[in-house]
Amino acid sequence: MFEPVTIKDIAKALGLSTSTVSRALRDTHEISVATKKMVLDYAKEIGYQPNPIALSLKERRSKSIGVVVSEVANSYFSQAINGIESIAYDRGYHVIISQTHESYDREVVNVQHLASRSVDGLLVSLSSQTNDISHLKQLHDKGLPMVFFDRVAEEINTHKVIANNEKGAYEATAHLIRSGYKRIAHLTSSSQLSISIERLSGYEAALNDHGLTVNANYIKHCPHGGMIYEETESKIKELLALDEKPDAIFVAGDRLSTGCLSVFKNLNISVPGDMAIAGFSNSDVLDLFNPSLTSVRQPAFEIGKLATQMLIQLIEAKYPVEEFEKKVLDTELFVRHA
Amino acid sequence: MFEPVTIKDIAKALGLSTSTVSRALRDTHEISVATKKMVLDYAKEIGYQPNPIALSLKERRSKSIGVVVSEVANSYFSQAINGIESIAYDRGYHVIISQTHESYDREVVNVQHLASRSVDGLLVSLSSQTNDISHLKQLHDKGLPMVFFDRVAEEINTHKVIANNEKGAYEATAHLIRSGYKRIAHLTSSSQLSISIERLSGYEAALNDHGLTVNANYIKHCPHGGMIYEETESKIKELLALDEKPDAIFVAGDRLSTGCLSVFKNLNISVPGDMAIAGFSNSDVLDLFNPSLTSVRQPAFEIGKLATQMLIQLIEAKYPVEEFEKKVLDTELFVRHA
DNA sequence: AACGTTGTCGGGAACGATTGCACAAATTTA
DNA sequence: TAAATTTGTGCAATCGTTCCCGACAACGTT
Repeated sequence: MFEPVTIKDIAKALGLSTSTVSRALRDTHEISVATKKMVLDYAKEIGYQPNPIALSLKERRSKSIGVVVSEVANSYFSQAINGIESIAYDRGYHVIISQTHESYDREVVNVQHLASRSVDGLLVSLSSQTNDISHLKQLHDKGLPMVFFDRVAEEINTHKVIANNEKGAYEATAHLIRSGYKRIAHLTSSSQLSISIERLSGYEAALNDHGLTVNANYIKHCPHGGMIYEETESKIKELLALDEKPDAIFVAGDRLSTGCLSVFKNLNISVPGDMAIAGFSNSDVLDLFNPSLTSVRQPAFEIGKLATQMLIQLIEAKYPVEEFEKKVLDTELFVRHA
Repeated sequence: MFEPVTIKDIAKALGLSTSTVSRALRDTHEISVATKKMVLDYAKEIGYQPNPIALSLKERRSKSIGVVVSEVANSYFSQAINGIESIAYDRGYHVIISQTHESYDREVVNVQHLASRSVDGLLVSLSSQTNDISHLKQLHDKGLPMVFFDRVAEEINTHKVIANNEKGAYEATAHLIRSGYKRIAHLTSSSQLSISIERLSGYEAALNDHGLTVNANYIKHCPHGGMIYEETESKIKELLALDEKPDAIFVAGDRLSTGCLSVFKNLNISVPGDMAIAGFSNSDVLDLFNPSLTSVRQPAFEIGKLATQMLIQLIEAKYPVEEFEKKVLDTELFVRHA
């Protein structure tokens, strides 16, 4: 069943050699127009489709790029993926998506799998549990083109595309301060993630610039980045148990923001009455949330596009690229129920 | 750059033939333990990774399955994809996801692309704009294993996995009726989609069973399935312009449900005060919606798992399978702000 | 008439891995 | 001791495609 027609079948049927058929199909100049037409017509008639597997073997490239994200069920990533695809398909590249579900082990497995499937390059956003990046460094050292986006590994010298996390965090925190809140906590993902570091930095800068002090007790990390409800809940309860209970929280992640709202709803704590919240999120239904969430939105689609353009540039570079750049795109602050 | 080590390199380095190395790596009994150990050790030392492309060419299968959905940024599909992956990876299959964005043209392109990339089988949920399924029928006739889920093509004789859409729709509509609403409209996707037909049927059955008549003016189709805000808005305005304005709407899709809430919010129409809504949705943050939405939830993860199991069974079948089945899984009704 | 061009085309190796067959050496059996 | 069998390994074909070399016409040039 399912016998695809090959170049050999055409050659045999037409009494030609495979080389001639191949050349005719690729429209080489050294084939007569008559032969060319004959081959093309017959190929179309029997529905010839070139076998990309054979091509990949010969050319040693698969015309596909691997994407490593934590979850596709995350507005930020699904929008970034749309950006990635918009460029990739135009340039003739196939996109293979893999999810880490914020697990380091799954990240390692997925990366190995993609590499062994001969992807021509990798677009990576690290899992929240990833500390050791040797699985990526090893491939990068071997020459596999790689571009990081969102959660980047500073130790690997390659292109990076990120949002201006520090500025976004600054603006969100400053907004809370301007709204009159003084005890602003910070709920974030794993401490080693680049986005966590940058957002924490923006949060601290905003506090400092407005004459508020940074309270270490107000900063809580959720290593699973909001994937586990109980984790988020327990961190929030820790905040609520403090003597000087915070009156607002700046949340540093999409899943974390919605998780946060869920927790407060379940604890019957009124937002923003008892506790104000502002957070990073790319969800497009935030307006429907009760209460709606003041959010920092990242240009996810654009980030995906840019990262892909840079990756393809690396892949198709004639000579090894030595100069790498980090692109930083501005976020947008959406103030809701001001 | 990036020169992967092949079986030949091992053979040359060890003074063996490629066949011996190949057999040693696959742990055949006809290779002496000494040679086997030597090969294995050396392979590990230089980090040998078998080339799956070469394998695919020889075995004429890629150990990968293609998935065709409308959007990954849709809770139902992202959950289904998680179900698909959970089975596929266990069975050694790679998952390639493609999005149609509810466009027929993109569906055709994606399906062709997947087929030419030699996927071993296809998991398909049709786009809302798909009427003609000859692009799939042709591949199916050629012998490409295929399983439909969610939005199925009845004309193609193969396995299908769906939710009990009719029952789910019946329950949601009946719930609205029991809550006292009498003029219940129905907002749904393209009329030709299997899910639209089934949900419409459940809606009508609920009305009939409760002594209400079906009003054709109350049934509105959005061919883009909620992807285009203006389309949803105009359909809702049509409903609002009716002499006997509906007092409730049963919505038949995820994007459509949230789109619906957005429209009412923008029109300053109170839900459920002025208009009650119940709809299909798999979002896990529905509790945070304002107002929260009574929803019909599909077992998306389970549907993905089942469809994948059935597809792999088709792929690995020794003899052509002639008997196909349609699995129907129950939905769950979540009543909110009753 | 001998030679160089040009235009068309075929042969065969290569990409990396598997596998049926052949064949030598080692071992067992008659 | 000769024959038969087992054991371990190599050769070569194969998957579908491209591409480097040549082959061999039909020309035009000296």
